[in-house]
Amino acid sequence: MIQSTLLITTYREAPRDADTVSQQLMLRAGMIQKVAAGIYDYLPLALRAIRKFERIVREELDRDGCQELLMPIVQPKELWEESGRWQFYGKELLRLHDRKDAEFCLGPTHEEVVTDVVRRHVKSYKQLPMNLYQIQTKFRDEIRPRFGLMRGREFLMKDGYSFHATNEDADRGYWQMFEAYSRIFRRLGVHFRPVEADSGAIGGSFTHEFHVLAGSGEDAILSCDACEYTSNVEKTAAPKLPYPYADEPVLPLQREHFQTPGIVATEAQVRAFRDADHPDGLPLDHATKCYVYRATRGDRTWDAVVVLRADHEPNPAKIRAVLEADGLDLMPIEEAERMAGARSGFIGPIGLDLPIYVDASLEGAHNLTCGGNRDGAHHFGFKPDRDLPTLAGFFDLRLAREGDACVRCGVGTYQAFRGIEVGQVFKLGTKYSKPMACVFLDEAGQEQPMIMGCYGIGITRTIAAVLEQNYDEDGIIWPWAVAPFHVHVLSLDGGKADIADAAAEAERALEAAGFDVLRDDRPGLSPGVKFKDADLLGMPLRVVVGAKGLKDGVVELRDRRTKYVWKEPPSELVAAVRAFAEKASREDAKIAKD
RNA sequence: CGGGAUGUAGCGCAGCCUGGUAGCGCACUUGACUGGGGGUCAAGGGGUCCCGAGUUCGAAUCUCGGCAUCCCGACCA
Repeated sequence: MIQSTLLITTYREAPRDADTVSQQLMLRAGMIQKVAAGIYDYLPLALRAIRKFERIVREELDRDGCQELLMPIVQPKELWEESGRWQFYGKELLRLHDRKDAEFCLGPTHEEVVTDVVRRHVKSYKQLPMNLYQIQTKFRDEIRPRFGLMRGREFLMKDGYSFHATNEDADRGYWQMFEAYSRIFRRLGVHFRPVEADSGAIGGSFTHEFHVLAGSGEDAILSCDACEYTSNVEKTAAPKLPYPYADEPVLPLQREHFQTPGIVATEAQVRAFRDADHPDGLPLDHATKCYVYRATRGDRTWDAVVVLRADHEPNPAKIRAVLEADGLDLMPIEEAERMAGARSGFIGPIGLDLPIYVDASLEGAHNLTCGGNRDGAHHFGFKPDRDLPTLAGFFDLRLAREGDACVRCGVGTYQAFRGIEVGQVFKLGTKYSKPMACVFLDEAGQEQPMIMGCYGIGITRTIAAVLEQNYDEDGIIWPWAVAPFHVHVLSLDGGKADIADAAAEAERALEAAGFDVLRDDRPGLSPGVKFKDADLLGMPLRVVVGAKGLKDGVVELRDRRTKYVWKEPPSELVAAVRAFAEKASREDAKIAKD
């Protein structure tokens, strides 16, 4: 393909509001163009990479017997009312009206529609299992779209859904997709990890996220340095820590022992917790903090108190699970202050007539401090198992952190990573099949709801994530598998027909051999411009056809990643590119293993 | 939701304080030279200065009100 007529515009500078590497590179390389906040044009170069990734996805899914279909972007309100999500989805669901004033939404995901497809067509256990997928535009009206394609409002997603007759078969289907996803991301040539994730309010189900590792990632991941345990920090089990001051004699509860009027921040408070025995105040892990939550489940709403060591952070996902709640928020601050009779900063568990959940690392601890429920006052000598009549128990309620001992193997410690979530496999159970009556007749002629799983890959986000991992100061470095073109042939002809012809011949021969070739035939440009553009566009292999080389009967090849340069006679070019392609694919596969 | 910025040619920016015919670099067009890391020269094309109201003889510039974009924060219970 010749570059002179392709829609590729390169820029020296990225637009000012491009805030991540992938976004800057894609804008500079003329791959994308912003149309509105979080909404982009995918120009030809980007689309070629997207199509290549889609092909990998299709190949690996079709291999497992998944069937592709295409469902609508615009979906009727009625289906969403059946699942209950019309009410619960919130503002991310973009709703609209047609000319007859009927209500619709733009699909942020397709569980409702696919469940409707299957319930109409599948009636018998003999037709199960069934795995359906599509690659479709999704729309989610994000509060704050950012980072280019990484968090757009409109984006391309592969979403797949499986339907099973039994729970065991649903598990089998889940792990089959887990393996398929691992194959897909291995073929991409990126560092990635499958990560155990929080499954939200759906009890008994499980889920993995696939993350591309990148410092710019929005998600925190903890991974054990000794075993395989890798999980989203929302989910990571935190070890029960021993109380560091266990050998102190156990004191009785001393009410309002410490006075810190006007000091609200926890760190400042503990420094001011001074008495005869503690002239410099107390360490942070000697103190507790206390949160008042409001939980909901169905129509029920109730309040609960959570107590943590002061140097720990609460983990809302764990708290929600322990409370068996669907929804969880902090109690509005004014209400909490009114109930406790103290300003925030001085609220404590003692005297609150609510169930109190205490973090496991405080089990057996004593001589703690806690808020005195009077402005400026903290109790001392707090011992949770002695002083809390409404104690609900000790649970893992905190965020695990780097350096904590691994709960799974007990040998290693957690290391922290940041990741970009590019895929998720999720066992749904009967969350949609039950309310939407997606049922089949089993061997005994009994009507049963199907067991479902859902499986997503953010196609456009993955392309952005690939770039977050593959660039240098000169521009993009495409992995072979998704490079828009494999080879970039630069014709340094300066208007000379013999050189231009040699470049065209190189392109023809490589394309005949099955490679995707971009030939920079643009006239009147100095070599430097073509070199800079080639580096920016980042095709894995560059072939320079110029007077210098042809004089010696060679063309020049250059590996974009390593910058290694070597020469071949034109007759050997195809063989050399074949060898390079094999090596590049091998190295990409190796990267994914690390 | 709170705070801070920014909006001028396709992109990056200056001009605004101190009101008086809208500028620079890149990109684009034409020509000449050049020809292995964004080359040189010359001549060009391209603007609702985010929108609206106001002040003024006159507004990109001053005032008020919107909108959009980006950043930061959302702690403390």
